[in-house]
Amino acid sequence: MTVEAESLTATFTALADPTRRAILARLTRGEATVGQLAEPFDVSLPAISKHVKVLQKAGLIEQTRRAQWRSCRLRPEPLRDVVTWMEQYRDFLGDSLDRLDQYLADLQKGDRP
Amino acid sequence: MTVEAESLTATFTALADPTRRAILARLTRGEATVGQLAEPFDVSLPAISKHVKVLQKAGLIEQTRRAQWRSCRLRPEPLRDVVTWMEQYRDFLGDSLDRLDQYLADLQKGDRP
DNA sequence: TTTGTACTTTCCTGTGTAGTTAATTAACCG
DNA sequence: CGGTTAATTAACTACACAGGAAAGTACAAA
Repeated sequence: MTVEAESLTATFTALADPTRRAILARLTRGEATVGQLAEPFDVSLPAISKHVKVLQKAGLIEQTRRAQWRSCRLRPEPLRDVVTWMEQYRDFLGDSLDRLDQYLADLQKGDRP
Repeated sequence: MTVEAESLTATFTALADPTRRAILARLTRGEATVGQLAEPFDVSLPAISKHVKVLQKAGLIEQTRRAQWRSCRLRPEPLRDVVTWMEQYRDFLGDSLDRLDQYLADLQKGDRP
């Protein structure tokens, strides 16, 4: 398997869990510690810690240590890789996806926010 | 979990396997029987049959029976749901993703190819 | 009606993963 | 230092899943 394919596997595996998707959604509202991430869920802290690890391995989040807190932050690359992967279904999903094409072209030009 | 979230879980689970992603990619080049799908892979037919079943449950493919052959065809909805889910990361992935917004708006209007 | 073709299902094995509690590490604070 | 807080690691259970071999199903053709 190619490198990209392996990372896609890790990304989709990470996204396949509802708790992990909820963690990602939470992180769009800003950084959070593992404890803060765990709060809304009815599972133990170790369980969340493991989810965070899976997300980290997939490159979807980045953890920085500040004192005894681990602050988690979203990383965009794997989601962009998913968009890139979806590219091959452009014709299939419809011509409107050409707009996604344009988006990807902009990305390649380094046209970032 | 909501219905959409459950179907997203099934979709991402299906996409998390490289063999299944390869099967989907093959199907962009047209319909194929299970036997034809199995050909490029170094695994048994029952293994492929099970992969097909997972893809089917996720709604990513549709099987129609013709004599003793099962012809498989791609279904677009789950991939569109993934695009919709990615929507929430628009700000995060960059303003260029506004174009994806437009694509989704078109979809809602029933503006299909 | 037997034989062959195209799968699918069943049963089994090994491996991965989600969850738990309890123990451990790491850093800060009095 | 000792205690507290934040999070990870360890050890375990339960279950899902990828794979194979072998048996079963469904249709076609001789």
